[in-house]
This record gives sequence, structure tokens and C-alpha cells, in this order.
Amino acid sequence: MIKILSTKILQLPDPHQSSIMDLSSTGSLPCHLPLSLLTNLQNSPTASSSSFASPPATSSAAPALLIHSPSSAFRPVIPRHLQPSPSVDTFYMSAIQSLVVQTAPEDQFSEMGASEGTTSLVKDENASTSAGTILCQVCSDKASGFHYGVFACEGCKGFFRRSIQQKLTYRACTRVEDCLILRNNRNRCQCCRLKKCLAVGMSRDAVRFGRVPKREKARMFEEMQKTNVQSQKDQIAIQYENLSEVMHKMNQAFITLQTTLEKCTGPIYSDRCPITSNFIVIPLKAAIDFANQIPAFLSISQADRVHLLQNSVFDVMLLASATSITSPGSPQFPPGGLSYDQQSSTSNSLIPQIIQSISDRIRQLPPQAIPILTAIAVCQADIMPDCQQPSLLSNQLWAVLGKVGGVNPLLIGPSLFKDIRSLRQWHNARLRQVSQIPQPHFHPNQLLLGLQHQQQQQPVYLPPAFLSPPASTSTLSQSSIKSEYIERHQSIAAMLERPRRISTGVPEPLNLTLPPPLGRLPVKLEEPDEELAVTESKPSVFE
Amino acid sequence: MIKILSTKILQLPDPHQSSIMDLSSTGSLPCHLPLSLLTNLQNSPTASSSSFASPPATSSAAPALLIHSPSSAFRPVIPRHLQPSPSVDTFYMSAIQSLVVQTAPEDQFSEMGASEGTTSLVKDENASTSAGTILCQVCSDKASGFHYGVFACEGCKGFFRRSIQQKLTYRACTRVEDCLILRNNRNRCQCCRLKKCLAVGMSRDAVRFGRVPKREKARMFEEMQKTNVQSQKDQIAIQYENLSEVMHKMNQAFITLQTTLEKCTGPIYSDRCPITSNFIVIPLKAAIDFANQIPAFLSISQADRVHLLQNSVFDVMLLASATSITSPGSPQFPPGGLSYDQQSSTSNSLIPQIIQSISDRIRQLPPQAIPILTAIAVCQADIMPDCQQPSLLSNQLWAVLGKVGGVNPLLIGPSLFKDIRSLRQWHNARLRQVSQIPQPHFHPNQLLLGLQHQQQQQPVYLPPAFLSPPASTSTLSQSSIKSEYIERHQSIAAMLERPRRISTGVPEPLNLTLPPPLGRLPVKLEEPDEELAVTESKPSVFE
DNA sequence: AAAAGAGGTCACAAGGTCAT
DNA sequence: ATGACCTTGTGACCTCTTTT
Ligand SMILES: [Zn+2]
Ligand SMILES: [Zn+2]
Ligand SMILES: [Zn+2]
Ligand SMILES: [Zn+2]
Repeated sequence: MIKILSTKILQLPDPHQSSIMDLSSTGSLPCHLPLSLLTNLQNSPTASSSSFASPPATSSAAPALLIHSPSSAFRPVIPRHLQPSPSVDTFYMSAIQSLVVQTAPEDQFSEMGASEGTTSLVKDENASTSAGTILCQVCSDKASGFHYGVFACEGCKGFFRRSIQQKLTYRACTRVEDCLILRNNRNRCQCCRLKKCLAVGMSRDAVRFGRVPKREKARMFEEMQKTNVQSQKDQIAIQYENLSEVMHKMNQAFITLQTTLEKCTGPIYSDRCPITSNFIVIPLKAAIDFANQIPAFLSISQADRVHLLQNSVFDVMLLASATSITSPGSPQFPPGGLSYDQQSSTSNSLIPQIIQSISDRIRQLPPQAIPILTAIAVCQADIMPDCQQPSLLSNQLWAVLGKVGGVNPLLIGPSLFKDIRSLRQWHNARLRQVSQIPQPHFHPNQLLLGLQHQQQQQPVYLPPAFLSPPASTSTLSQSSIKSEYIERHQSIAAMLERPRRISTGVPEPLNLTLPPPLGRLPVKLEEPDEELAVTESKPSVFE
Repeated sequence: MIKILSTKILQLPDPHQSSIMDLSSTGSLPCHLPLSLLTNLQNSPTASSSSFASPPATSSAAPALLIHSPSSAFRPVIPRHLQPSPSVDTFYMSAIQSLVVQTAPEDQFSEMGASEGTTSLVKDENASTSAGTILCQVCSDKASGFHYGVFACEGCKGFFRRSIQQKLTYRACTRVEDCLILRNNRNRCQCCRLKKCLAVGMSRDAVRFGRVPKREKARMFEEMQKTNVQSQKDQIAIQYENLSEVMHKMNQAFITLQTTLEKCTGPIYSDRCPITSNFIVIPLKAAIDFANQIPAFLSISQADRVHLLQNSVFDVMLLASATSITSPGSPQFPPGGLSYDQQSSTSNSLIPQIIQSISDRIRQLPPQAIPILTAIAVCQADIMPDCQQPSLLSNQLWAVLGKVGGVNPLLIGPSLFKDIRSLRQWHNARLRQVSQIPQPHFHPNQLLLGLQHQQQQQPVYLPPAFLSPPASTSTLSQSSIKSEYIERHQSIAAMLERPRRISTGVPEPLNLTLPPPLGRLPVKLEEPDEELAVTESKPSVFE
């Protein structure tokens, strides 16, 4: 019995350093925050699956929490037992989901239990690496079958056939004969393509005709799985080949993030639909835009992207605002500055101190390390055991960090993330706790983080959806409620320019390398078409 | 037990010339060696069974020659009576075994006598020709039964049926209508396939229905044996059809071997695990890689391959380094040149002279003959009476040698091999003799070949494992010692990239042959076939 | 009945075609 | 030159028939 050794993910920087802070201690040190945005952008508990079991007991009894209830339509009540994850701040969860998914869900299909239409659409788009489709062992395109002994796409099959029929010899590689062969670039270097074909075992002697023996199918499947893992690695690695390019891209994205965040400080007016407030959506969008600029971030699956972003917006905001150019460490950042409320009974007054400490530690790092650290914060926001793509990505980022930042960030990074995560968890717990003990005349976001306004102008109201139950679109059973959410998300999506959709997950590094359309164009017979040509056996024009 | 009648192997060049050298003579002529690698890569006695009884008599008198004792941890002592074969350099034996097998040894199976897991894996790969399955008389694939008067596989059965049903006429053969029909290429020439079908007696009139009387089965079995022998021949012959291709492949492999050997000269440090030294493993790997590039070498059984390589590494090194491009006959090859120690009491000082003489003779041969000669050295390293595959292979190689090198190499070759074999035997005897009297402060390789350092830089230490008892994984009974070896071999395997799987000549591309243990058994069980194959004396692995 | 081959079936791959 | 389709086999399984 041959055991397939799992491709061990090498964890570059092991977080062996322990946290230096204990969030359970108390104190009373008021402190100005340069991080006011944090008070408006929250995220969910880190491990949502672990908190599955026990939803808060008080949830179902929620009375009228808010005085200014903008519109009760924004607060659909969904029975707890239908909710898979009892996260509180479902508004942002849903908003992030919408912003990431960015494709209009199709209502007509989403009713059915298995969510046939929507789910398959979304899944098919980028789950080709992990799910059932077989990939070409040469270029990781979709394989059309088992050709010359390996799974190969039509392109590689034809290429190899031509190569061996007329014993073609190609011009030598312009590089070191190590070109990564992917769908996008498989036509750039014939030499390396043929080399890869031979390397994966293509051979005229290995042809297999006829029906596939059933006993071999399972083995083929295993083989294919390994290839998929490899192609995922390649897909990620190829986008980190050029270090300076990576750094430039990340720096630009980070600067954009910071400037966007600085511009969109403002109050949330409770008398308007909160979704229309730029104060809420723009920062979210900025964080997502930044994440999308992380090289190869769009190569990982959409579900993972959503999950990662839902768990890392806090961290991104913290890192971005702590090193903001206009307010490097000074409390000038919030126009109406906020400070933690040390009077709040349940608030931990050490929190401001901790935030300040974290900010200081961040600022002591070399400036070029910050964007990478922020990217890492996104990519390892949560441990996702069933998918290693984020780990591959964060490993790449750690490597970049080591190259540009030296050893110091590598050492500081893990403990820094640990502390940020602790802070995030405290924050989330606070959020949950507040939503469970509603008060009359409750001023949401004062309690939410134990904040109070120092300057009484510009009251900041959290949107009521903040306290809504989660609106996970895949688990909703009531269509009316669901469509409501869908409407919201569509409004969000419509407000923002539609990001380019990631075509079929893996092999599309978005704007990096545009695949030149070679060969005959596919006729593209969409499968849900009418049966116009189904009944007739051959609608061929030659007959 | 059924013995396969050996088809008389025609010995092309009969080694009628007698050896010109007598290794028992003595002398004292120091000599530089251009063959320093030989001092580090040894192999076992040629005929292990014959040298079983009497180690050299002078062995017991060796005094303490060496001062530096390497770490004794590498010298596990196993009682002599546990060792089936008294070969000394078991380290290399085991290493070769590991490198050839190239699959991680499976401890759980190798304990049992029949070696259920590992052996069956190995056997299945290339012993299908000799074992109990009936082969198709047309293409040597596994026959599915008696079709149209002959044993045929499903493919040939269907092909013939189609041919006679719709009286198909195929396009004429592009060659001389002499294509060898084998499983791998049976679809390349329909013309010759049909011709072969008719040649072996396929006919619509020969159909036979119903149950087969047991009387006939014996006769069928004999028929099958002939088919097996023929298929082995074909399998080898088909890989020697294209002479230029063969030559190109062999030349490339030989050049790779030489350059690899030249690069990995260096000392072996006794303070490190010798297995991690490239100086030891890389040359071994290079020799094996060269052998694997010999056309049809991988078509012979794995056990034979191991045996041949274990007995021919010495010869390969000698041939490769004697004709090394960078040091053609000059002593520049070893960085710290070595010479034979004429002071050693038991050393035969004629040896350097002999090596020099052999090297000179090798270099007088046409250059294109050297790779083939080296391949022949591998393939007829030892006489293996129970299997004629190596003989078939070396016959092919002799034929190639005659074509490209003319008659001279054919005449010189046999005597050259005889002398090399004598040298090898002397060398092995020396090795054995040294290892049997371990001394404190023993310096292995000075004694091993009676060498001393002329220039004191770059001391060359043989790894102590050189003197270890054999580590044949199947015969070791002490698990602790065994695991030690296994650990070593795994480290070897891990250090080297796994060789590409060969899809060429071998009937099965290696990893595809593993039966999947998933779910229920394949629809067609293997067992009923065996009754047909052999009457009752089948040592099936399934029983 | 049981065994075993003839013939059929049809999932599948090699090779050709030709718009791109 | 490429690659999406197409045609032409191929052969693993299946059913059916014949024999013991
Ligand atoms: Zn491909
Ligand atoms: Zn290239
Ligand atoms: Zn056949
Ligand atoms: Zn032919």
C-alpha cells in the first residue's frame, strides 16, 4: 500500500512567541485613539465553527433596541436554529459577502434546497481546483480526457500530437528551461511546454484506448488530486516571482487603502439607510480592494476570500490606520476624536493602552513591511483546515516579508498577530455581549466598544443591521427574508463599481497575463438552453 | 514448479580470449589513479554463492593500521550466522537496492517470508510475462480467454471480430510489414496487427464454444509459455529497432554519468552520516540512472536489475572514469590524488598497473563503443541462470556494438570484461578480508584497497557503514538494526528526486498497476483465471 | 446448472479539420 | 501554430449462446 504523503505546508514563521498582553486584566487609562475607524468596522469571531453550538440565550427576546429605528425592514428576524453561525455583526458579514461575491444572485434558482443554480454558479467559478473537474497535468487547464498517458487539455493534447507526429524541435527556451506552464502562458515557450509534457509522462507508448477500466478510475483520481495541489501552488508561486512587482503593487494598494480610509471619516446618520453611508461601505470596499490587490489573492476560492475578509477587516483597519501617513501615531485622525470609555462597567480599560501598544509596535517595523503584514493578516485571518490555499499564500507573503523586511518582522509578526487577534476577539465578544443585553435608550456604538464621544458633535449611530442575526444566503429558507438581503446586497454592489469577476478560479490571474485566444473559439452552447437542437440527432450543416 | 525452458541464447561474441593478467602475482609499483572514485564505490563479490565458504586466509593477520576511528555508531554488529550472504559492503548493496526499488520500504509487509506487500508490488510490475497469467498471442497483453482459436486479449479479440465482420482492409504498413505487435503499439499498424492475428491462427472457423475439457488445459499452458518467451524477446527487441535512437540515448546517458561523476569528487567526512554525503549517493544514483537509460533495461525484472547493478557498479565506474573527457588517462582526476600503498603487506602492487592497463585498453576503443560496453558490463555482470532476460538484453547490446563499433570491440570486449571482472573480484575479496577483522582505530579505506594518501590534504574516509554487515531488508531479523537501515535508505530516497516513471517499454507504467483497495473488488475477479493458467500449484499471492 | 466464448454496446481516446 | 470539434476506431463489460 502506497501512502501518499501529504504535501506538507511549510510554515515559515512559526508563531512561537507568546502574547505579551493579557486582555483580562483591568485598568483605567484613557487614551486617544488614532484608530477611530475600528469603532465602525467590526468582524466576526475568529473561528465561527467552534462557536456553533451555543447561541446566546437572550437573542430571541430582543425588544426594541433602538430609539431611532430607521426601518424595521432592515431587521429581519430569523429563528436562531436556522442560523449556522451566531455571529452578531451580520450586516458587515453580509456586506463583505456581497462585495466579494459581486455577482448578482439569481433568485429564481436560489429557492431550491440544494441551491442548485446559485451555488453551482458560484462554486463552478473558482472551485475547479478543489472540486471534481480534472485539470490538465501540463498546464492546469481543464482536462478533456486522458491523452497519451496523462490527463491533458485539448490544447496540450494537440500540441503533443503535433510534436511527435512531425518530430518537431523547438527553439531553446529563452530562460533557464524552467518556465511554469499554465493556461495563460503555455504558448510562450514551446520548448518548456514539450518538456513539461514529457515530464508528466506523455508518451505515445502510454496511450490507452477504449473504455476506462473501473479499477483504474480511483487511482487516476488520486493522481489528479496531487496535480491539482501542485497547480494551485504554481498558480500562487508564479505571481510572486517578481519581487519588486509584488512590492510595488502592495505598496500602492496600501497607500490607496490608507488614503481612502482617511477620506471617509464621518458620522453615520441614523435617519438614513446606513447602507448608503459612505462611512460604512467605503472602508469595507477599501479593505476588500486592498485584499484583491494582494498577488494571488484572487486565485483562492471565493468562499475563502469571503471568510478571510470577514475575519480580518479589523486587523486591516488597525494596521492601516496605525501607520497612516497623515497621522503617524498622533490622535489627529478622527475628526471627532473618540476615546475609550473608562466608566463603562464592563469595558476593559486596558484596551486603549493595548491598542496604543500595538500601534507603537507596528510603527516600529520598517515601513515597507506594513503592507505585507497587512496582507498576511488577511490571508491567515483564520485557520481553514480543509483548504490550504490561504496557507500557501501567506507562506509566500512571509517569504516576501523576510526578503524586504529582514528578520525582525519575521520575529515580531507572529506575536503581533496574536495580540491583534486577541484584541479582535475581545472586540467581538464585546459586540456580542452588547447585543445581548439591550438597554432602553441605548446608544449602540458607545456601548459596543465602550466608547463615548469626547466631543459631542457628530453622533455616530451604528446601523441597526449591526445587531441583526446573520444572513447567510446559503442557509436562508424563507424566501422573503432572503430576497430582502439580496436586495440590500445588490444595492451595495450597484453602488460600487463592479470588480472584475474572477474567471474560473485558478488559472486566471486577473489582470496579470491576458491569455491570447488561440485556436478555434468554442461554440459556447450554454447548457440551460432550450431544447432546440436536442431532439434532432445531428443539426449538422453538412447533412 | 514449472521451469521455463530457456531458449538457447546465442552468444554473439564468445569470450574465448584468455585473460592476460594474473592477479595473484605480486609487485611494488606505485601508480597514480585516475579512478579515484573506485576507491569509494565498491560492490559485492561477483558470485555471492560461490564465495560463501572460504574467506581469504591472510585476513586474520591484519594489524592495527589506522589511527582514526570513525564513529562506531555506523557499524552495527550482526552475528555472522544471521547473514545469508557474507558480502561486506552491504551499505552499498542496500543503497543500490533502495535506489532501484525507489519505493519507500514498507516495514509492515517485509517481515513476512513471502513479503506480501512489497514483493507483490515489485513482481507485478514486470513479472507478468513469467507468472501465471496467460498472455495474448498477438500482442502479449493479458489474455481474456480463448478467442477465435487463440488466446487473445479483449482488444485483439474485438479487433479481429471487427476485421472479419465488416471485411476491413487496412492501409498498407508504412514499413516492411514486420511491425512487432505489443500492447503498447498494437494500434499503430492495423495491417500488421491483422497479419499477426492470422499468423497466430485466429480464424472464424476455429471458434470453440462451451466449457473447456481439463485435458486441453495443459496443452494450452505450454502454448502460453512459448508466447511468454516470445513476448519477452519482442519486448526487448522493439526497443532496439531504431539504432540511432538507441545510440543517442546511450550517449546522452553516458555523458550524464561522466559529468555527474566528475562533479562529485570530494572527501567523505567521518563525522557526518555518510549517507548525506553526495560523494557516496550521487555516483550510485548516476550509475543507476545510466542503467535505466539502457533501452529495455527497465523491461527486465526489478530483482534482476538490483542484482545486476550490485555487481556492476565497479565496472561502470571504471569504464566511465577511464574515458572521462576532462581527464583522459591523466591523474588529474582526484583532487587529492591517491595511489596504491605498496607498503601494505597483503596488497597486490600490480593492481595499479592493471588498472592503468585496463584503462588504456578501454581508451583505445572507438569512443562510441564505450557507452555500449558499459551497458553490456551492467547487463552481463553476473550469470543468472533462472532468467534469460539479461542475456537477451546483452545480446541486443552486442549487436549494437557490432554495428556502431565494428568488429574490433567485439573481439576486445570479452577479454576486457574478463579482466575487469578479475579486478573486481580481487577488490571484493580485499574488501571482505578487511572487514572480517575489525581493529580498534581502524581506518577503513586505507586498508580496503591498500591505499594511502600521497598528498595529505583532503583525506578520504570511507564511511564506516562500508564495513557493516549486510542489510538485506528481507533477511534481517533484528528490528532495531533493520530500522536503522531503513531509515538510512529512506533518507537516500528522500535526497534524490524520484525518477520519472517509465512509460516506454514496460507493460505497465508502474504506478498504474496498483490495484485500488477502494470499495468492492473490480467486477472481474482475478482468481478464476488462475485455475486456467496453472493446474493447482500456483503460489498465488492472494492465497 | 455452470462455464466460457461470440457478439454487442458504448464510454473514450487518437487523429484530422479548420476557423482563429 | 493553436485548439475546439469531429470522425474513426478501440476495448472493458455486458448479454447471449453453446458446450460440458
Ligand atoms: Zn494543457
Ligand atoms: Zn521556457
Ligand atoms: Zn492482444
Ligand atoms: Zn506494420
